[in-house]
Amino acid sequence: MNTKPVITYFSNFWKLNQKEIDFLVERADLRLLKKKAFVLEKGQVCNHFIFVVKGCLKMYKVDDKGRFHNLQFASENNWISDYGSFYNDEPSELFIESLEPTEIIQFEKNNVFELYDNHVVFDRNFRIIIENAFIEQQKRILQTISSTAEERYLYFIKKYPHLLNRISHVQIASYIGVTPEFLSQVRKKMI
Amino acid sequence: MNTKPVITYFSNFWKLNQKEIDFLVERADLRLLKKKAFVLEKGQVCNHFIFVVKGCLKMYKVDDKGRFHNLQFASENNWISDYGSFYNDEPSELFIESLEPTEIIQFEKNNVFELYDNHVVFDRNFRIIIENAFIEQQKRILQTISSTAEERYLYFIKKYPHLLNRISHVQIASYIGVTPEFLSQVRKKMI
DNA sequence: CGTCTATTTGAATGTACTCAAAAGCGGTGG
DNA sequence: CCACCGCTTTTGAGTACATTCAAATAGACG
Repeated sequence: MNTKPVITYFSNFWKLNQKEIDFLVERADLRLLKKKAFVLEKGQVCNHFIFVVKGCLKMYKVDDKGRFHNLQFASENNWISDYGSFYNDEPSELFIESLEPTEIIQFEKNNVFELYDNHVVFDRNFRIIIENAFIEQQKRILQTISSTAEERYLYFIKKYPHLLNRISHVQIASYIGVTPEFLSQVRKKMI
Repeated sequence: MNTKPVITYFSNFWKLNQKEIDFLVERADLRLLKKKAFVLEKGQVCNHFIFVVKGCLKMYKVDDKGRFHNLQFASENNWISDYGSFYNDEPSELFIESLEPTEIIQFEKNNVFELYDNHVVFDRNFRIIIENAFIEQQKRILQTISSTAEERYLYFIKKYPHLLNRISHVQIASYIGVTPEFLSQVRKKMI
């Protein structure tokens, strides 16, 4: 594969020596997705860590009433994966799907464990990645249990300004936990 | 300090050699808390990782209207900390307070970093701890944005059966994101 | 231009909150 | 042992927030 982009992307975030870079690049799979392509579907075990180079993915659940609930968006330089399914080898409840044509770097499960086992730096870097994701998630929980739809929408705008004009209000509504109709009302009242 | 309990607790969960155990024990502070004692208060920087040996802590936010929102309970063998405040040296928005007389093991921030830097095993173990916490949190978010109060209460019962008779419904209501009055209604209808 | 999707609007309904008050329960001191 | 206090839990009425369903309007794209 063309290793250039991988090296470039990762050396912006992680300090790696040449040996570590080589080890990483050998295990990285570059993949191009069309719009509305699935990276993970309900029932499959999530066998990859995914890094978004360009584009945008969403991870969501479909509940028993057929409603969609967005759990996470991942755009440029974000990681996404169903960690529960990945680590416990359980069928996922979730879908991961592209909202745009998207370019990702995938790491297959065995390769992830090889990274951990061969170079300490990966244990550390993935620890830090997940710590940051955890911190963000915690803020979201607090928000969800303590704020109104309007406040959650305002927070979304503040946190994801780069997504605002790229994704539909249907997607945003599904992320903040309201219906599109109600988000429309909220937006009307805000102006 | 009396190192016995620390060693016992940790070797149940982590595989450590003698050198690592010694290193850990030297950096562990055992602390006894009365009921309603604070481990962290809003405005302070969270400078510790906390492991609960016995008892129960809650972490919560007080919003601008004076309402309480429980983010996490930590009982026997659980870790708790405001990771955002810890890693970014920011004043915390949160309180951590004991719900019972509680016995904890604290790791001061510098010591945590020493653990990471001197023994690979700690980078890995804390990675795994936070990964599991992340997975749990993710389930909670999904739940919060897709379920009714009744479903959230049932899930709480299922997930924390050991806490049910130890903490008040006020605390549970604050965790699942409803008022105590409404939780009472829900429980009435359930029977 | 037509089709598909996204967004808005409105009315009726349901879910959860607020406020006030009553009832239950456990511990403590006399 | 009982009376009282503080806290938790319940009850009810009125209100606010958010959903459902149906339909109209607007935009995007081949």
